[in-house]
Amino acid sequence: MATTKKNVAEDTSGDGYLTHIAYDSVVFGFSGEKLKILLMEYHNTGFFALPGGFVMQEENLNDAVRRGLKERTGLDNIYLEQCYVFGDVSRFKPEVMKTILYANGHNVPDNHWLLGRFITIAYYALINYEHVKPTPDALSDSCTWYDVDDLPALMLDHKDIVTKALQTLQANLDRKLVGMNLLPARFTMKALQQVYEAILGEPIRRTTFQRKMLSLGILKRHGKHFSGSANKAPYLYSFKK
Amino acid sequence: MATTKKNVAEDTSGDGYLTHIAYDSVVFGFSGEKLKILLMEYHNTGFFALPGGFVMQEENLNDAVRRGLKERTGLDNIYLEQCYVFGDVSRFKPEVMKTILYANGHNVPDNHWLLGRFITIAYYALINYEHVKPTPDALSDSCTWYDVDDLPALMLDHKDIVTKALQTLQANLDRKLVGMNLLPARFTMKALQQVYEAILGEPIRRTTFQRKMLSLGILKRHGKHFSGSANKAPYLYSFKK
DNA sequence: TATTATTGTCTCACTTTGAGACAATAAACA
DNA sequence: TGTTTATTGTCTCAAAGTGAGACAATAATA
Repeated sequence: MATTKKNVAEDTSGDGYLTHIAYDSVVFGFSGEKLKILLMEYHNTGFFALPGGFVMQEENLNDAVRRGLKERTGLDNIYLEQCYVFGDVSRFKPEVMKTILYANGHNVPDNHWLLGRFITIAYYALINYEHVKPTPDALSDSCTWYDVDDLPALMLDHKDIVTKALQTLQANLDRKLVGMNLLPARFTMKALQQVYEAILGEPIRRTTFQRKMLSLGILKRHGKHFSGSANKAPYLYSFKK
Repeated sequence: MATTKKNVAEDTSGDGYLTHIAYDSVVFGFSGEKLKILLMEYHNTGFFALPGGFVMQEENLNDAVRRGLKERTGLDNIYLEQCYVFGDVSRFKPEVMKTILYANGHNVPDNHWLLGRFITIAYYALINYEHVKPTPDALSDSCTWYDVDDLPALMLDHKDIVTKALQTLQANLDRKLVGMNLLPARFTMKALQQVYEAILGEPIRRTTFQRKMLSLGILKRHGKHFSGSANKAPYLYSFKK
């Protein structure tokens, strides 16, 4: 069946990728009380960009994004959500891609598929910061964490994509179990609160937050966590399975 | 500047459209206490489908959707939201498009761009039922309203798209002013409640709903509406500008 | 042993919501 | 003209949820 389809309308112009379609992912992690995202820096260009990529002809869109995340973070089974499709003509800037390719020693003809117009499907991912080994790809010098409220200038409309991802995450905060994906298996109530505060960008009342979380009945309480600081030790919690 | 770009990476394989990219729109209307959507029926095939289309090379994605809606409904300035991108390989069924084209007298080669794999960006739109003149396109016999909970079998994964659109609409119900787009300029509190009930698919307590809506301070009260029925006449409301 | 910074829980006022009661009223009917 | 009926607008009362703070418990330090 796959063979039949392969012979129908095969598009050889994209090296096995779907032309005009890209994805970009905003990978959120949490560390040191701050919300962070992964950024790539392309060789010899000074361009910072979100980790993104293209979809292969025989590959599901969501799988393409997971493949890209696997390469950059080493993680499988990442929590992933679509957030928006950026499809304006104004994002068509072939010079940018040309510069990146040229800086990497690739000289492609002007009608190359990578220099065409792309719409990009933006995703956000939530991952456990400590489990990640950020890994640059062939075109990049680095893949590094940046504070979400202290980002360098980003390529193209990637700043808009980050903003949209953060807005979507905020809007989903009360409907999805966000902490589960950003925190280690066991965590203190304070850490959970800090995740919420980092996402919302504003402080939350401690007692109200604690009461609310406990009343949801989704947390399991474990032993205490002795940090060494001179005060009452907090309990550790995990999410109920 | 546009001319410069035009000469770069021009893709002549899609008759001026971006290959691999489609959109489908779930157009919601409200009439007779029911939530309805627009469906097209393709000539000589028995296929029912959502109104969809393709993106031109020099056109914004969102504008392409508005163009399609304008053609099918005659309306400008439609309330529109993205809801999801369907990008699985399993939706690649070139026979379906081939059948539709063949039934319309178009015989295209197997490598034609329309027979390639597409991802589709799903949108939902909210419109005032009474303002619409549903208009079929060149490939369709009809463009007609159907009860959202009494739909015919739909082509491809269009049933999934409708489900996703409805879920998204439900999730947005408390954050966006949905009634404003589905109702006429002036409406009764009962009509507004019926919109909410139709979207949520469950009854709402009348007194609580009325209290809530009034307390939001977004409604302006006008004169009474005398329907001719033997009971107290309700006020008419409009949304404050 | 006293001190200090945090944590877990409780209280109290205030707001929101669920559920129902009830009077007002537009047209139909006797 | 007065009565009936279905619906509408508003009110009440209890239950649940939230904001803001008080306070005792406690892990390490002085």
